[in-house]
Amino acid sequence: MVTAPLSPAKPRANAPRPDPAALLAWYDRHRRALPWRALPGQAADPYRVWLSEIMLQQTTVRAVKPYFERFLALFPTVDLLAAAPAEDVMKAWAGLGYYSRARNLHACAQAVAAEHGGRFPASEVGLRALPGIGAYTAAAIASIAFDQRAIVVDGNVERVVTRLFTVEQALPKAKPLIRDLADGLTPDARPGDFAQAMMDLGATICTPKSPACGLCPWREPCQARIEGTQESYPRKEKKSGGALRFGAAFVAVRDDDTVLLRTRPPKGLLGGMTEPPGTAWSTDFDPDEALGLAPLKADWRRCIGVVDHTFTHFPLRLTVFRADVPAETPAPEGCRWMPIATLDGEALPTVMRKAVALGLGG
DNA sequence: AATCCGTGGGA
DNA sequence: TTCCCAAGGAT
Repeated sequence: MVTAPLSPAKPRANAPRPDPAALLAWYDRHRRALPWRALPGQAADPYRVWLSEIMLQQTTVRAVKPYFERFLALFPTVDLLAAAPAEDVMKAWAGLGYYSRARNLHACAQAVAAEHGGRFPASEVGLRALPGIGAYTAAAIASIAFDQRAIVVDGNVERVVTRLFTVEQALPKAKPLIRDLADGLTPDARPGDFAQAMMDLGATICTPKSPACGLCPWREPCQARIEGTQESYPRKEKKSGGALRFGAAFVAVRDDDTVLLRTRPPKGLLGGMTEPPGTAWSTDFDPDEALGLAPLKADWRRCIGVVDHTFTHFPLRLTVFRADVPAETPAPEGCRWMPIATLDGEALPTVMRKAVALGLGG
């Protein structure tokens, strides 16, 4: 708990202190039904909570739902996930993004299986030591799955808290202050429900744009609403996007209806994922010089159009070349021929799926 | 501590 | 179109 009164960025002239009980009462009436969420009064399954929390990192509920269901069907328990081949995990994750999460997910499952007897640690410290589990996720699992008081601060909580207290400091510098303010709000009872209530509030009421303040259980104590400045919080430093990079991808199609693919290096961008052979990406790449970099000698034809894709930190434009080659053509070093019919099951990230699609279509 | 790391949807 | 955003973590 907070021992000394914290000084918010602004004095709160008229706002009363937000009451956790009011939020919990709102949650009891309006909580979202989610596949990984236990029904009221029922115990949460740590495996489901963990799996969902990893998937939900920087990812929307809508995007996660089908992946969550698929993972649960494919890997019903943490032990089965631990025993599964890494390749199967990457294939199941393909399209969700942030692929280091999938590698860490697998490593975490193996650690839980081997070092914890297949049960997740119940403490924040124990959870924090596992791969892919940081401060947020450890607090979320400890509170939601094990009913322990923990300070859960995600993007939703940051938005709710900065509005409640009109925190003027910009993210990410404001994180320590936000955490202290969240600490002051977190009750001893029902910590898991409180954490989920904060996130539901942020997701459905206290939204980034056009928040539904009229429906908010904390509309009275919210300083930003009083001042009418809700949408200006949280303050953020704006970051600049990277420069456009160019590259080429080579889609070789063999007469036996297979495509040439390879696996990217385990770390870094799209680490461990599948792709057609291609060039490095750079800001000054010239597509006219790409043919010298093709993976095999063939009659390469440039496909009409390009693949445009935007990563978190830079936009990419891929020129795609296609060649049709005889069925006996051997795969170059580090590459393999894979049936077109089974491409859906490959660990192709979205950008590479686009490239292959353009190559096959053009 | 600042960067890197995906993707799809909405305004 | 362009920008921002979504239950962050690792280095």
